[in-house]
Amino acid sequence: MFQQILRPIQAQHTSTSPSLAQTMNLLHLTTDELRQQIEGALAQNPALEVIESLPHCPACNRPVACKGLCGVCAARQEAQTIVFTSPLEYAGKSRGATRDPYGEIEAPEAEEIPGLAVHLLRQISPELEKADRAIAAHLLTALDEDGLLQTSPGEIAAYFHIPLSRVEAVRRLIQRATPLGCGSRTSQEALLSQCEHFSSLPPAVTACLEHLEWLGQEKFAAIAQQNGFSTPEIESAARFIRQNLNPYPARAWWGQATRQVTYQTPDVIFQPLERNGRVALVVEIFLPYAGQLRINPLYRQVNQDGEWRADLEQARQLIKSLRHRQTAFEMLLARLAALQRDFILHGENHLRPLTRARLAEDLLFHESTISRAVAAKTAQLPNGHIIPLSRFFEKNRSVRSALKTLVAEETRPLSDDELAAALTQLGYPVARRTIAKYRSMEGILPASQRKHTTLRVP
DNA sequence: CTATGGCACGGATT
DNA sequence: AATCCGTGCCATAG
Repeated sequence: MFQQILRPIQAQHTSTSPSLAQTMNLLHLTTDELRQQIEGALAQNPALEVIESLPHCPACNRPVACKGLCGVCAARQEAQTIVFTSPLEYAGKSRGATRDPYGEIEAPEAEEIPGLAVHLLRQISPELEKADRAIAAHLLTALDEDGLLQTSPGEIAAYFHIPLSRVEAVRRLIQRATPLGCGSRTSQEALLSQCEHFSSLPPAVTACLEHLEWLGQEKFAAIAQQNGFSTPEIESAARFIRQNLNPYPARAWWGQATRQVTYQTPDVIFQPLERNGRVALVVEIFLPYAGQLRINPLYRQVNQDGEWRADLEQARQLIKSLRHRQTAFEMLLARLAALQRDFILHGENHLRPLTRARLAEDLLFHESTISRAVAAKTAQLPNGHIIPLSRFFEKNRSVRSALKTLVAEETRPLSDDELAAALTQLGYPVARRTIAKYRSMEGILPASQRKHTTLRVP
């Protein structure tokens, strides 16, 4: 306790971290970034201290940032939408754990979440010769966000003046680590290397992989003919590939045009909570720190002393901005949850068009405030997907999903013009050219190549 | 001739 | 001020 205040105050520390000086607006930071900032501040500013204990929800004993019931318990009582805040450490434990808000949260390991390269390196390092470390590092930094290798192994071999086989050996190691197939040069190679991990494969799989072009276009008959398989065999192989293999190893969900990587903690979690027929939406926001941040009371008493005044001011400022960030964020999410309730609970097609400006008007915030708050933050939906908050504002998303279902249910391949007409009919007036764009975004092939495969049975 | 993708422009959004 | 998005025009492929 006293060490805090007696700790020698270094003279240099007038030049405290520049980041701290401009903490007026913390809204643009993600929870993780904010945690780092706060840790920095705690280390440098003796006027700040953390009280470890947080208030607990009297009903269920979950830690909550403010007094009162936690969101889950509160939701049991009344409201439709409940926003509450819990500390990040706790968040770490609840991450990936059971979705049942009633149940106790079992805590899986709350380990740090590394980037892709680190993640891979940790796995292969036991098998890696010391001499090959540089090669591995080189390879790993050349991976793109999908986990595919951007440089050719030959170049790397030349760079290190070593035989190609050595580079390839390291590359094999990387391909065998999870996510499987990283470090491949192409999607095809990635798929093939993933195959090695299945003890038995449908026989037609390799044939399919040799004709990725056709596979993408669903020209199953063509592949069948070329390789002496029957079309159903190829179809089942294709299904197997879709379900078990991933052409972009590091991309979490493909098939959707989403590029979300799984190794991240969301800043917010949405959970539905059902109670006698009604569904309340519980919004859990994570606090960046585990305790309550406050100004060291001893400091407050001696604050007349000019020398310490700077620290004190700074600490006050930080706490104030923090509180501001927190309330603003809560208001924002409460509103957002209310407006986009259906989207959160029932998926993409229920996304309502919404602009940041409109939300700003509702909440009497400046619109740039909203922009900052939304940027770079992520939310976890009830279905487990982690999406950027900015998706709540994508006006075209519902049109796109309408388009998807339209194509899925068409009886004959519709041309873009026809699709445009159909969508206009449904209340989405869009130009023909726009359909083309959406199609490519969703990975839907042009009408001419959409052979009508009648596999809609179940 | 029809369907589609590329380029680029203007208006809205951030 | 910078960026994103829908759309029109035109070239090209089938």
